[in-house]
Amino acid sequence: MSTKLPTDEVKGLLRDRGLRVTQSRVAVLRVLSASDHAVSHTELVELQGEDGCDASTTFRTLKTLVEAKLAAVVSKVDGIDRYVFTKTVEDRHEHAHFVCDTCDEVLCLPESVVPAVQPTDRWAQSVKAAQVQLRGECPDCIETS
Amino acid sequence: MSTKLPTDEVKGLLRDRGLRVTQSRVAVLRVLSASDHAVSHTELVELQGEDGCDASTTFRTLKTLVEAKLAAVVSKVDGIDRYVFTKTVEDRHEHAHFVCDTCDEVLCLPESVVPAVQPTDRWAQSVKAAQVQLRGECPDCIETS
DNA sequence: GTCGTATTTGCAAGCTACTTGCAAGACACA
DNA sequence: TGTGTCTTGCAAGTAGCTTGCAAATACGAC
Repeated sequence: MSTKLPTDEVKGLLRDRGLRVTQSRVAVLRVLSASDHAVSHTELVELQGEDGCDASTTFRTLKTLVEAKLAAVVSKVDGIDRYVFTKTVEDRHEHAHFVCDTCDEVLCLPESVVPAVQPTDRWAQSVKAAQVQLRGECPDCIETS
Repeated sequence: MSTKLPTDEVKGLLRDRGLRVTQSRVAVLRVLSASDHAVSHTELVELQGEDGCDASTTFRTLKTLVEAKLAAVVSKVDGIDRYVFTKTVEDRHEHAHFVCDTCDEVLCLPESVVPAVQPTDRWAQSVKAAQVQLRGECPDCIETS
């Protein structure tokens, strides 16, 4: 967990995208910016605690932030969307993720996992642009089992 | 959509696994055996129509069949489990699947998509055993868009 | 065939993730 | 500061899935 972005910087980011600066947006962005892994809606609400906004508002805020490209959905496993803060293009997590069936964590794979499909194949275009996700047991869980 | 397995063959498969032969199990297995793609619970209920069993029974039946290795979950995208009939080991779909964001279909990738991870990496074991899933826009949807 | 018991089923209720409608409140621009 | 538009909170609703429990069913023993 790194440190949260300063409120002023977050406000600037929102304004740059033509979005209104609201309590909910600032709070969500700051929590996302401080997290070192993909955060689910539930987690976000927990992290915000008492001062958090309504759950439906948080859902709408996340949607808005994704549309504005300030956040991205990097995982949609088991019906739970997980979000990351995307200040820069590199933050958009366009690499493979690993979902652990044991600890439920969504982890970034340490190196690019490139599906081996022939470029002539009609699938080539689809696969190239696809979000790659693997699920199984992560190294930590294998070790402790 | 291929043809359903004969009722007697399905009954035999159930008995081989020490499972009781029930209307629900026979019906679900026959529908799965006739489908050329991964079927969700909702789809199964629709395919069975009027004579289908209760939704909760169908859920329990699917779970039982997976435990008995007569079916397998090949996709868990968006919180929707999708099942295939696994008469033989090859049917277990231990290859990559592609989930189309446009048509929602879960498709088998035509050739093995092998993630490129060094065998020395601590991730090697996890990745080797993992279920690989890609999501994006399938070739058909790209063509028609 | 029929009996008894363990397994299954159907129904109802509940859970989580997420969506929607609407009135009230907050933001931003003049 | 006022005004119009956007956002929020609340409540209700949806989909996928689970659970508890009483009634129904499968199947081996007789």
